[in-house]
Amino acid sequence: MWYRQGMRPLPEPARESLTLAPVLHALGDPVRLELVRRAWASPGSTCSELADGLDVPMSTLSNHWRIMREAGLISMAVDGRNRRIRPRADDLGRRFPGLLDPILSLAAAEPPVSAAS
Amino acid sequence: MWYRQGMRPLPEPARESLTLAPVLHALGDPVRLELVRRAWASPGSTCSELADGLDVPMSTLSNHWRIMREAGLISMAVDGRNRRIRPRADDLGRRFPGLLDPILSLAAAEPPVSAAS
DNA sequence: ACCATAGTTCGAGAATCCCGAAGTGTCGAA
DNA sequence: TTCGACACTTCGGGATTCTCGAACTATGGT
Repeated sequence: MWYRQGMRPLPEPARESLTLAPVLHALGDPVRLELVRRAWASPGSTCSELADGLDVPMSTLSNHWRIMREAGLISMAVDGRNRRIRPRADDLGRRFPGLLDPILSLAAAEPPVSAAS
Repeated sequence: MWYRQGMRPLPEPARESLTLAPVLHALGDPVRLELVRRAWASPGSTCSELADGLDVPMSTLSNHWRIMREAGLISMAVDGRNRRIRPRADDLGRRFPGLLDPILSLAAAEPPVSAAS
């Protein structure tokens, strides 16, 4: 099983209730696109691990995570004082087959949104 | 050639300057997603032909067309009193190979955004 | 108990979106 | 050649959303 003992999952929409437009909206921001890319590359990371090097304040990031969670892109679970981010790869692959792979590989090929100096 | 005699194309970004996030942002709205779907299904249609049955005011539609044009999804050309919409399928296919086909087929499978009664 | 960590929530200003009203350019008829 | 209709675009103001600093919450470590 995925969640460690004591990890409290945050509420998220069910797979069958996901719709396409919110998913694309969530991906249609450079910061979120990069965060999603990293979340897929490093599943189970914490918020701050995934946001490392991005020059974006934490309160803004918190809103980005919410948008991605409400769109159904990611799961979040409270783990101690961290939140662990898990890509909802399985749900998305079933609900929207073929959607994410090209987006993620194209995102990986683009210049990253920004890095700390 | 595509443009009829006397058709004045509107300015649009060059293929190589297109980036992923604005494209996904343009697709991340239910009305625009439906318009893009129709534009691909019926290339060369006018604005009002593509928007037929959508309960959205024309000034709002005009903004949607601008967002899609600036993202690089569509070309527009003045043809008499109409604007003809052409999907930039070739440019997008070269710049973002594999991106649009799954999105468009998934959009076609979803319940449409709305229809006039 | 106390403090540090990891994030969330709140609130206000900025940016964006929505849509009615007015404007622009073109066509067809008189 | 003027007039009106048509197919949009632009303008402007209200509504929504986004951004981010400040304050708050919850947990872990000492």
